[in-house]
Amino acid sequence: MDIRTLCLGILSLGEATGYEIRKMVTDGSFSFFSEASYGSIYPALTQMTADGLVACRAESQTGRPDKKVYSLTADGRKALEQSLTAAPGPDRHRSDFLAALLFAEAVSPDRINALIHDRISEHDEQIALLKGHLKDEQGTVARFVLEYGLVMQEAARRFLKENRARLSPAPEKQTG
Amino acid sequence: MDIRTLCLGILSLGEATGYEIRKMVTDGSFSFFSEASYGSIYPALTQMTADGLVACRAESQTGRPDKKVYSLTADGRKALEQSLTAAPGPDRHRSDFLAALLFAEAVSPDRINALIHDRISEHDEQIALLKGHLKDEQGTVARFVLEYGLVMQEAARRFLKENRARLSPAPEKQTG
DNA sequence: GAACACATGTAAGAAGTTACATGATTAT
DNA sequence: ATAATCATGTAACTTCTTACATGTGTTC
Repeated sequence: MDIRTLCLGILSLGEATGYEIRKMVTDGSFSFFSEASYGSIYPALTQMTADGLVACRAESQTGRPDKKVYSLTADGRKALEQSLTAAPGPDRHRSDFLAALLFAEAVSPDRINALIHDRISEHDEQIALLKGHLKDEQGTVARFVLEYGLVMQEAARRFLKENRARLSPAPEKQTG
Repeated sequence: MDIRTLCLGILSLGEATGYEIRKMVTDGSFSFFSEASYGSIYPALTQMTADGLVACRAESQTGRPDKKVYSLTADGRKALEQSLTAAPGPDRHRSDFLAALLFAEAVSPDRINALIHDRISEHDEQIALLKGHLKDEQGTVARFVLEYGLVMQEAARRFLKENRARLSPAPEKQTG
């Protein structure tokens, strides 16, 4: 998902400033599946304003730069739809964790346990985060996505917990 | 995961040519979580050879460019270990599908069903692929990763199937 | 004989991150 | 007073993809 589509999508849920968009993708519900920096968000918004995909309303503030509140235009909505429906493709699970794990065997057996342990903690945190978000009233689709994320996290967590021993077998002191 | 680490990791499982590495990341088990093009793989291998992280053995062939078989050096193994254990971070599930779904509500209700349908088919394909790979004898960790992927796919699939109706409720013709 | 698999490599371009630049307000 | 939050923006850099360049062997 490129920055433009991401911004359009977020704006489709309501107007926002560049600063707010950034917060959503780094801390908010969006952090689950995306990331973006100021260096990409601001230029994208400027360009899309020029292209007529978003509208910009300036709010004056004392002692701060004008707050630029962006909202989706009809053209922007069309562009978003095109982006989302254009040849979806395989949607790979680009996960550093999976890759690291796959290669960890060749590196150091001790690390595997640590990696898995960290990942389980992360899953726990994300599960808590997602459950927190679910309390807020959200649109049907947003809820759906959060629950989907939750299901995946919980499945991953359970599997990791149940299968840890296979990777880092404890020294066989007490046998069955 | 950057290309260098990816190549080092793959070479940690056994020697390979650039061509073979590319096949692995596009078609093989690695396709589940990564992707890379010739334009990044070949320069990475050349550079890492200069850096002493990999060794290159040339195999002459008739009618074809020399086959360059790369293997990991001790330094390469160290570099790999550092990469994998250096500040793992949150490991976001950068998924276009999740993003698209989250924004789909604002675009067109009809699309949601299509998106989910496609995704379920994709999950089915990947589940079949992973189960196929599991038949081959693999290292413990490789098996673990494949099974982890399988668990996630199956959880996702089940959830999507069971909850589709919530997103695109059929016209209420026959009630109760 | 057309297309695909094998096999390597380069150059141009896209897309994004990091770090910088600015500056007031608020919390520790 | 030191750091964090609010608020926008630019320039340099990194990283990767796309498309090109080359050429044989094999399959349909």
